[in-house]
Amino acid sequence: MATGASRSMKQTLYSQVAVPVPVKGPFSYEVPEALLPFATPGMRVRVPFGGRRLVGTIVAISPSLPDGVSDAQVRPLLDCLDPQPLLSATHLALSGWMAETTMSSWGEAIRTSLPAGLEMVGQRRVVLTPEGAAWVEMGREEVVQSYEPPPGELPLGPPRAAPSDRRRMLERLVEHGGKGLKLSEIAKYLEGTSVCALAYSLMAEGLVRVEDEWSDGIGGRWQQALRPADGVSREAALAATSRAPAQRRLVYVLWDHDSGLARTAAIRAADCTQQAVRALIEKGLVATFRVAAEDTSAPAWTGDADGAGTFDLTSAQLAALEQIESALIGGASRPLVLHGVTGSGKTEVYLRAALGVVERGRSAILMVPEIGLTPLLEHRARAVLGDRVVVMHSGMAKGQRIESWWRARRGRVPVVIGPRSAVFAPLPDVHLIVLDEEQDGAYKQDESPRYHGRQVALRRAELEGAVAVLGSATPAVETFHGARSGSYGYIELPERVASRPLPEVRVVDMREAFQSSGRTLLSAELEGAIAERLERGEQSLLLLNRRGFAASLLCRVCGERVPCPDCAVSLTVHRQRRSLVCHYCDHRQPVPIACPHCGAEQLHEMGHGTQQLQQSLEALFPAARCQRFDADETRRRGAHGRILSAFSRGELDILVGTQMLAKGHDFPGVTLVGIVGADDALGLPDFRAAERTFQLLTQMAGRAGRGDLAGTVVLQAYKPDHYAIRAAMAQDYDSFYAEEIEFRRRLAYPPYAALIACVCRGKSLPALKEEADWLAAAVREAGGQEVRVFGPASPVLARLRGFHRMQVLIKGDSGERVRNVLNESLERCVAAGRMPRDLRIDVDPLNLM
DNA sequence: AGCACGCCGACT
DNA sequence: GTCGGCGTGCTC
Repeated sequence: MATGASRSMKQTLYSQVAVPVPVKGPFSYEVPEALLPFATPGMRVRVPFGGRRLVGTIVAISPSLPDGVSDAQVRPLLDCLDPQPLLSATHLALSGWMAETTMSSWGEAIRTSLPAGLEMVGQRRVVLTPEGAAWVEMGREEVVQSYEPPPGELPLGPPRAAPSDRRRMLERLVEHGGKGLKLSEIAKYLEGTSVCALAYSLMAEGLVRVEDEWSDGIGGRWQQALRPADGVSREAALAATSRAPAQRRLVYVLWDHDSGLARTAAIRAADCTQQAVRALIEKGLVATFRVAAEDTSAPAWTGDADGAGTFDLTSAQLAALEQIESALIGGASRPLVLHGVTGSGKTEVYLRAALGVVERGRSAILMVPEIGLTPLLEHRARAVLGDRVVVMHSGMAKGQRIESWWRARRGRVPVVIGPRSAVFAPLPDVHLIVLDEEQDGAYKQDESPRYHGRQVALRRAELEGAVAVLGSATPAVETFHGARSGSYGYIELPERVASRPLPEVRVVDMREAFQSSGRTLLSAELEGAIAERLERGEQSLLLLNRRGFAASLLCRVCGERVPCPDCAVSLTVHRQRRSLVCHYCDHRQPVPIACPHCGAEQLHEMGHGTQQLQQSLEALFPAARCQRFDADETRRRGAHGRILSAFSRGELDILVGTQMLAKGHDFPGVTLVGIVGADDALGLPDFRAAERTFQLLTQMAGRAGRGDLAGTVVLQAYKPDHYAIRAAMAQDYDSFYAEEIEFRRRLAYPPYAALIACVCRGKSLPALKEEADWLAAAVREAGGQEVRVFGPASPVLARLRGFHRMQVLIKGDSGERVRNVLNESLERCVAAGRMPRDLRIDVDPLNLM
């Protein structure tokens, strides 16, 4: 049949299809005649791919095949999955851009931009319309496509005599009566045909109805509904049920909701059983129809949310809102940086801006770094926007996530809240995209495609003419650089609302603390400060960014630390479990008595973790209620929220935690924040170490004194003179930025350079080294003077989960240039048969470990 | 990523 | 004699 089509006079069309595999695409497929009306960019299609069938997306249609693809290679599309393209032109452009800039395949980019489970198409139900039934009864058959052979060629033979697929589908439906058939059931009878496209063709002719997420149902979930039968009055119905009280109750309910009510809802409202419903249907008083089961997750908004939406804005907030508004209305689509200290009321500004957007009939996306922060924002957003908000993230149940997606896609709700994936929300007319805490590393996905939510948000805003707002108390260095250079607009909220003072910050020099008293964990100053809070009944928050009891187990005879067998790191001592734990692969083993390296029995615990800090505090302050808050303590479901709310309610005096503490959540009763190892991260071999330290310290400092009480912050550091510490102490972003940007410029790091990190993995170290050598050589050859290549070198994690790793770092002055060089290098590797087997490419890496 | 094809060890 | 281990190559 494919040959018949290709030999006909008709022009064959080809589609370029992006498939969700990590191989360079897209792939070309012939468009069979039956799918011609459907084959347009953005359409989801089922395609044969090697030995399997995949759902891909048409990204282009062309009358000829691209270079290098021959007719013999191409196979036809199998089916089209939707009545219209699922992906908008913007969505296609955005995912294509993302694939290009992250060096992943377009199909993978599309896959990550859609919620999982969207391809469950078999649940859609096809129902015959009266027109369709009549069509079958009259035995009408469509005109067989008349075939005209090209001049000089013989006809291929008579047209197929078999009844056409459309007739078979319709007849099948007639046999099955009113409630129709699921596409998956139809597919069993019409094997090898494009059942989905066929159903939609019949729908276009008015012969069937398809109950799907396009027409109304959410994720294919429909339910039966009841309404008064035509021409039956309430009085007549009551008269006919005079001796059946349950049925009468149902009559009252249904005639009160005469536009229809879901069967389950009607039964609940009338407090009756299925029997009563069945009886009314049998008596012909009640008719049934099907409605979409939807909006089950939309909670009716009740109550307030800390006054969100009701505050009078401060003059700074008003000015900020005004600037955002004028960008929105003026159509100037330059991104805006909203720089506001912790507690300056940024959220209120975003929400008012979103409200304006919604009132003008357009949509907005509000992004937070982590799923865990969505409830807080949702709560406040609902106070301002009511039920015009939907949350979308991967932690939700599958059905709910799909439902939210379709609600957004169908324009039923104009505001989406979520983590980085929310940037792909299928809202029709996005006019505002807000990233809260834009500096947060969680916006970057750490698996392929390694995209940064901020970059995608900026690109989407550009494509849609929307305004991107990047909000932060400590903007990323790249972001602030953009503001300084004028690429972004800049808005500042310099003061805390309600004129709460910024906390007082003191730095303790741990070198002196050790010299004077031998203390390495808690300085006398910090201990004294905690004691004061306990006396006054106030709360303390202590940060130590390392979980476990001790960082490592050191042998005092041979000097080795007990290592992880699978990773190139030392194991952490966990006293609770009486074990050594790897924080990278979760390997566990009992604490040894003797050194596994030399056998000596002089193992010593080095470095402090949260468990040890908690133990020390309990020894010092036996009466204090002290709780730990780290990945170990919050592993159990709900523990996270339980601990935080107990602390908020004042049931705890001291909370000891890792950087998990720094995110979100206000603690009004906290008047002391202690940061035990404020400069721990400065030792990491990473160009962002100072930036991360400054951000963490500033965020933690912001946790002090948010209520009516003034706050104090105590930083313990061995390098108190480092600019990140000094700037955090002075709470002076500008001075930090001035130092940091100079460092980046001098050493040619972002934003003055673009980086790509290539990590090769392998079981055998010599083979891996050879692969990495070839890659680095290819990059050097392809790059010439344009880029600098570092490595191959062992990254900090030279071995991880049993795999050796080698890193090649490429640096150049523009992202595009570095990507081009790497692409060319990879082609050279392939040509030489030296393509690394297990290669991960990280464009703009956030860390180089 | 899958999946198929292909070439070498421990088993019904 | 086979079942199956995962190395290698390919997917329009």
